[in-house]
Amino acid sequence: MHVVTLHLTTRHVKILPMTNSSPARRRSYRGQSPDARRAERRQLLLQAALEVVSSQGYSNATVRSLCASAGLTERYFYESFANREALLGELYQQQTALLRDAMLDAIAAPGLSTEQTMRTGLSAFFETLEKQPELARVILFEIFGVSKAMDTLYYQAMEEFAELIGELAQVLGIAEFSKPANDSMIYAGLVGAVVQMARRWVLNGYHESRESLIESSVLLFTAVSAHHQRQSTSS
Amino acid sequence: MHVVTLHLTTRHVKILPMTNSSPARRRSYRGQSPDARRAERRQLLLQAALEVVSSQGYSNATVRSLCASAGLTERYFYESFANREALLGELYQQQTALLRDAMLDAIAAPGLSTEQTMRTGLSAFFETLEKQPELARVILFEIFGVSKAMDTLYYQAMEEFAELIGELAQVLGIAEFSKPANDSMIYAGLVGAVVQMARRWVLNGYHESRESLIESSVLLFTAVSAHHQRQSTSS
DNA sequence: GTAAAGTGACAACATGCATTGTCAGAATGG
DNA sequence: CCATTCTGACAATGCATGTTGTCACTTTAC
Repeated sequence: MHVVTLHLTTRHVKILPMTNSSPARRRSYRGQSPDARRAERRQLLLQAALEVVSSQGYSNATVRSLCASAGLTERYFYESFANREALLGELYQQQTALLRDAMLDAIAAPGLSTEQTMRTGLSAFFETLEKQPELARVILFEIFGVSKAMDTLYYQAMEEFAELIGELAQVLGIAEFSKPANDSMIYAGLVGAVVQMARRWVLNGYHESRESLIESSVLLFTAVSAHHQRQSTSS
Repeated sequence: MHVVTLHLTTRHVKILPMTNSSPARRRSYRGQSPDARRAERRQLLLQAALEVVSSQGYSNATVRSLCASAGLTERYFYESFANREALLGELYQQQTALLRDAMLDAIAAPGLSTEQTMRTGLSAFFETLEKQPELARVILFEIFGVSKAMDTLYYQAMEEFAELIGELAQVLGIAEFSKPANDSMIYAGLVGAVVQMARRWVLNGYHESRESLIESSVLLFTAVSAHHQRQSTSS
C-alpha cells in the first residue's frame, strides 16, 4: 500500500548442515511443516524482543532472557538469528516499517491539501507511537548505542524519513529554499524536531494530548512552508 | 560569564581511610601537593576519556584502556571516580558545559537584534562542534545507550537547551504560540532539529560548510518566529 | 640513613555473557 | 515397533570486564 520501498532484505538464513549420505528427511511436527515451525519460532523471538527490549532495555535483552520470554531455548535463537545484534536489527527494521507504512497509508488518501497532508502524516506518526508504546520505546530510545551497525540503521532511517519529506515537499511545491540554506538539511532538521517532540512526549508518559503534539509539529511544518512561500514571492 | 547555572555538582570524592593512631601525613611529591597530584590525575583521566570515547566509542572505553591512555593505573581511576559510568557522566557534563558556555558567551554581546541573536548563538554552536570534533562525537553520538543515568543526563541537557530557547523567546518577544500548540514542545522541537542537523553534518565528515548549516538552522528559527508574529498580528 | 608514603605493574577474583555442545526423552513416519 | 528427527533443559567453554589486592620499587621527610 505504500510507495517508498526500502532496501532492507538482509535476512539471516542459516544453511543447515546436511550430510549427503543420509537424506535426513525433515518431518512435520504438531501438524506443522519444518519451515512453518521455524517461522513461528522466529516470530516468537521477535515478539519477545519487542517485549523485553521495550521494558528492560537492550542491554538487559540477553540471549537467555530473550529465549526465556519466547519460551524457547538458545538453540532456536541461533537457528533464526546469527547473533543478538541480528535480532535487534530485525526488530528495529520491523518496527520502523510499521511506523512508516502507517504514515504512508495515511497520506495516500487522495485530494489532500498541503497542510492536510502534513497533518495527516504527523497524526498517523503520533497515533502509532501512542497506541504502540513498545514500538515507541524501541524506535525512539532503545536503538541507541547498541553497535555501529545499529547506529547506521538508525541514521539510515532518519535519512529515509527526511527524503520522504523532501519528496512530499516537491510534490506539494514547497521545495527549494534560499541558496545558503540546504534543502535536505532542513528536511533532516524537521525530522529531528518531530522525533525530539515524540521523545519528550513518551518520556513524560504521554502527558500531553496527542492533538497538542500534532498541532505543535504541524506548526513547525507550516511555519517553514509559509516562510518559503513568502521568500519566493518577495524575490 | 554565562547566566544559566546547572545543578551538576555530584562530584565523586572518595574519603580516604585514615587511621587515627598514626596521623599518616600526606607528602608532597614531584613538588606538587597531594591534592594537586590527584587533580592532575583526574584531568588526565578526563582527557583520556575524551580521546578514547570519541575515537573508540563508549563500549571500548574500558577502565584498562582509559588508564592506559591516561598513563595511569587502575588504582588512580577509582581514586577519582566511583566507576566507569561516573567518569563518562563527568565527561559529558564537562563537554556540554563547554558548548553551552560558548553559545551563552556569544549571545551575551549587547545590542543584538532577534535574528542576530539566533544567528550568533547557532553560529557558536556549529563552530564549537567543528573546532572540537571530539566534543561533537561525545555529545552527539557516544552518549547514547550507556545507561539509564546517562540517558537522563542527555534528556536533561536537551531540556535545558530548550528552556534556554524559551527564555530567549520571551526576552525577544516571540513566545506564546496559538493555543493548541505547546510552547515548550516547540522549543524542544527546535533543539531536536538543530541537533539532528549537527549529527548529519558530523556524520558526513563536515562536508557542508559551516555557513550552510548556520543558514539552514537560522531559517528554521526565523520561520517559526515569523509565523508567530503573523499569527499574533492577524488575530 | 631510614621509615613511611607514593607509585606502577600486574595478578587475582568475581561476574556475566555469547556461543557451542551434550543428552535424555518425546513425537513422528512407515 | 523402532529408527530417526525434534525438542528442551542445561552443562561447558571461552572471553571480556569491573574491581580489588599484592608487592617490589621509588621518593620524600626528618
